[in-house]
Amino acid sequence: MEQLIAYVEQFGQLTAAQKGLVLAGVEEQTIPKGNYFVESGKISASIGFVYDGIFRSCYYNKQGDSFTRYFIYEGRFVGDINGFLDRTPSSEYIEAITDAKLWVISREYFALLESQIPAWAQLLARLNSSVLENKMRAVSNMLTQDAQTRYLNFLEHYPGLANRVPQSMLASYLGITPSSLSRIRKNIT
Amino acid sequence: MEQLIAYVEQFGQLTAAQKGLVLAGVEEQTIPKGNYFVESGKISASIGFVYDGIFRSCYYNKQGDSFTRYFIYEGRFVGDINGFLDRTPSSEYIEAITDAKLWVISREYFALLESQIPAWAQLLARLNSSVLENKMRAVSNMLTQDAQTRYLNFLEHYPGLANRVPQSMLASYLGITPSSLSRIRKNIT
DNA sequence: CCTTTTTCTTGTCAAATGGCAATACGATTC
DNA sequence: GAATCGTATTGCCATTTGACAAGAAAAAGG
Repeated sequence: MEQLIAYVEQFGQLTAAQKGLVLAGVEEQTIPKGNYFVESGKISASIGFVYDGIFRSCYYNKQGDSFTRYFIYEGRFVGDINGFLDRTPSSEYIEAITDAKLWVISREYFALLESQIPAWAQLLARLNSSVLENKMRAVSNMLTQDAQTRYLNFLEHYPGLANRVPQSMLASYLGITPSSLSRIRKNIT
Repeated sequence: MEQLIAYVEQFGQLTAAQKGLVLAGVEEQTIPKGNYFVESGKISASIGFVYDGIFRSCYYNKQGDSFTRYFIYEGRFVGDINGFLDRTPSSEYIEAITDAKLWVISREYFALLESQIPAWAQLLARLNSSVLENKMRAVSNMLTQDAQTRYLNFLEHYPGLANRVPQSMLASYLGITPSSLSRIRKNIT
């Protein structure tokens, strides 16, 4: 679980006691492939830190087609942080696309951390906005690139991930059709 | 300045005294068209609330071409909130694309607000992450739409804005060339 | 091991978009 | 009002990408 602490500490220092407090509230959870950790319309009761497996954040159109907004892999937080904190329903789905294992923290324990660790709320705000800003920049950059460039950047930015996610999901993340992705892959080999 | 207060109060209630305190720290600033409110590499000393004019957040590639990430218009905050709070340099530019008028609050006064208004930091965190999430969702949706759909959605979502920004900037926001935008406009008239 | 199902690849064609250059339009300046 | 400058439009053609359908490969299930 040092990964979790190391990740959190990118956004603010914690004392040894505080780290212990955080870890004391962590519980393990397993999610089978195809299940959701967050569902649109529901209020999240916990957020998780992925230590094995891959998730994706996605949405559906009226025809039921799904589109991937981003992937969440080992060493990252997964969940609807804002809805989790404010008890508001999520507007998106987060789906396990492999069997996955998480360390989760409940909302109740989060409240405890907030009361015991003065800098906790600020740390979390920083973490959250850093993550959101990076996602936003990544997608925004993609908009001005052609499909092959987007794919190459994905390979570079997330080494190994392309081989662990279904190509249809990667395609919808890149904003192209599975056929196009297949042709691009063929091309650059 | 009631707009500013009304906007802020979407993310948390303030007492009359607290509103007064916020307003007491506001100063007016004018930025001529073509100038920057935020520059990449520099640390912002203030954030602003636009009450007249339009800004855009943009970045440049090695060839010097500029790309628009989003527009900021009347009734919205403008600035590099995270860099502003943490004294870290911005990674993007924010340019006035018309003559613009702002109400700005300095970092020093922000610190005062934080100390005087217990919920200020939380309110700000909510505001920030709501804004970021919306931007992120907007761009992410665009990635799976064709150019015309993106333009129509823009018209619907930001009525009137299309006529107030140069088409080259709107085109780069939409991820298309100015020629394509011109053809789309011709088509749907 | 074979069947079934899902995912991925490939072919063909049409549609969308970009690149480039010429022209038209509009605003400014003199 | 003429000249100038920046911006927007348009034409032409090449390229990219999508749609659809068929086939191949891989995974899942008995």
